[in-house]
Amino acid sequence: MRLSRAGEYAVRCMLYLSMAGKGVLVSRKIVAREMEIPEQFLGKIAQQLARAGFMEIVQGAKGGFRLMVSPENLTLLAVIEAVIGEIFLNDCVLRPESCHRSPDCKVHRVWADARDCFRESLRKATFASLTTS
Amino acid sequence: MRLSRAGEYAVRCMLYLSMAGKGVLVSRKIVAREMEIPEQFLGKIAQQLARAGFMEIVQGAKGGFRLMVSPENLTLLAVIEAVIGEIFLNDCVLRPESCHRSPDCKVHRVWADARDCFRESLRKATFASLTTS
DNA sequence: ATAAACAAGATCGTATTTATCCTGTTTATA
DNA sequence: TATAAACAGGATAAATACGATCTTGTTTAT
Repeated sequence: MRLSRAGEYAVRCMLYLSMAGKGVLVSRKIVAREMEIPEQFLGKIAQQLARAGFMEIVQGAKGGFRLMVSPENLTLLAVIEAVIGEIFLNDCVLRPESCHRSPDCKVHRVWADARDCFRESLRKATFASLTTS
Repeated sequence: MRLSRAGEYAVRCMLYLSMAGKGVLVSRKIVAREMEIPEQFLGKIAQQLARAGFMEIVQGAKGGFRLMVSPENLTLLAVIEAVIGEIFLNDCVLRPESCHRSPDCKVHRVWADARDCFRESLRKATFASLTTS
């Protein structure tokens, strides 16, 4: 069980934009080359990141990506979940009503706690903290 | 990102055996029916659980499964990882040498911490605690 | 007007997951 | 000891997800 490639790429992309700085326009080609991300695939991922409001995509010649939030306010959790969906669920946690085995299944609770703990760790990590040496 | 069906089934199977009690023989057919697990698929999963030492598989007529450990000593983490492998890795954590982006990538650390936190939660949950009302 | 650059849907190959089939082996018991 | 119940384990297949690319179209600087 592991993070998908798309999640990795999303993090790399936002790391690059964070290092460039908020509001700074960087071409997709540059991000793709520097971060070793297939450019077309990056296009797809960027669309999700833009929809989430983390970056803006500028079309046309001299277009590219632009970070729309402060790296201080951007978390690893937000970026990853924007791309791969809410993290680490099982059917029970996702749709408790789908678990008809028990009205209040103890496994649900453990699983939810573990997930919350995981997400909290990722929520604490801002891109500002990830990019400062 | 979610727990695989196989992981769910493994947990259900061990829950059933835990409720039956350590050393008590239960037929595969019964476990499959009661826990709503495809029987042949359960066979595969059981082999992994047996290899991990959590249960014994008894062949022949009147065969079945038998819990080999005390529910107090059996954790959700152990059961799940026996079936789906170590939880929640990305390439970096799995093979740090594969991340040539940075000699000591900060993302690694966050990710590893989050994973440890998650696994710790599952490690604290024993099947004894899951099956007592 | 042109070319650079991104958008977005379609497609494609591969890997993984889930599940089943089939043949064989084990074992209780009649 | 013959038989049937029950599990083993390899092969296979269907479904899904994933990673990546292709193609056509639109936007925009110059």
